[in-house]
Amino acid sequence: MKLATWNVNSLNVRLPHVLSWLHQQQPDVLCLQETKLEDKQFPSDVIRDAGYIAAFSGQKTYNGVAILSRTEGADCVRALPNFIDEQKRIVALTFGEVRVVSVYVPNGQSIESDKYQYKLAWLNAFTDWLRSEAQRHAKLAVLGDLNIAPADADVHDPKAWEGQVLCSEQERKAFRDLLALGFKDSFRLFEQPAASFSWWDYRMMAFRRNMGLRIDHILLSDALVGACQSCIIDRAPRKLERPSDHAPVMVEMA
DNA sequence: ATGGCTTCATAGTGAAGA
Repeated sequence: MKLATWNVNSLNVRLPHVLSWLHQQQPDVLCLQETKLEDKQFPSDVIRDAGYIAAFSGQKTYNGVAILSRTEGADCVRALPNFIDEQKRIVALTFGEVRVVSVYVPNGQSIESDKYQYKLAWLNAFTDWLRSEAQRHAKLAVLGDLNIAPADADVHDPKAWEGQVLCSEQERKAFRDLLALGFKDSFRLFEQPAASFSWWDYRMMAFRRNMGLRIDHILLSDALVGACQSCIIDRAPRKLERPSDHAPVMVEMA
C-alpha cells in the first residue's frame, strides 16, 4: 500500500502534473493540500477517469485539501470539530482499518504575526482532535504540509532560519506534541540523504541550489510503523515546467 | 539582498505563501 502527500499549490494549475504522477507512481492514497478550489469546481470527473475517487474540502484562492484514493473511504470529516475555522485545512477518511488525515497546517507568516498565533492555536486544536481520533483508530496516518521543519537537519541553513517561522521552538514543540500522541515521523525511520527537503522557494533558484526545508510529513501511528517499508521525497515533479514549490512525499506499507 | 517567484483575485496592484 502506497500513501502519499503533495502540496500542489493550486490543483487547477497542477492537475496535469498530478494526473501524470498518479499514473507513474500508482499510489493507493494521495493527500493534496492547497487545492485552492471550491468544492463545486473540484475536477472529480477527471480524477475518476484516472481511476481515483476524490474527497475534498476547499475554498476559493487559499487552502483546500483533498484525498484521492483507489477505493471508497468511510467516515469523512471535513473540518476540525473543536475549532471554529473558515479555512479548509483538513479532510479525513477511513480505508479498512487505516484512518487517513490530509492536513494543511497554517503557515504563520512570521512569528510577530497574528497568523502565527492562529497557527499555534490551530495546531493545539488539531492535536486535541487527533488524540480522540487515535483513541478510535489504532492505525492512524497523518499526511500533509505541517509547515514545520522539525529539526535543524530539515533546514538548508539552520543559522539563517533559527527562530524564524516554520523553525521556531514553539512550532517544533507543537510537532513533538503531535508525535507524543504515538506517532513517528516516517521519513526518519530510515536512513536518508543529507539535505533532504520537500519545499524550495520559487525565487533565487532555490531548488537548483537545494535551498529548501522539510515541512511536508507523513506521521504514522505506532501500530502502522512496523508495516512501513520506505519513505521517500520525490523531487522529480519539482523539475517540471510550472512546478509546485513542494515535492510529493510517499510511504510504502507492507 | 526582507526581495528575489507564483497564484489568485482583479483589471492595476495586492495579498499570501514559506
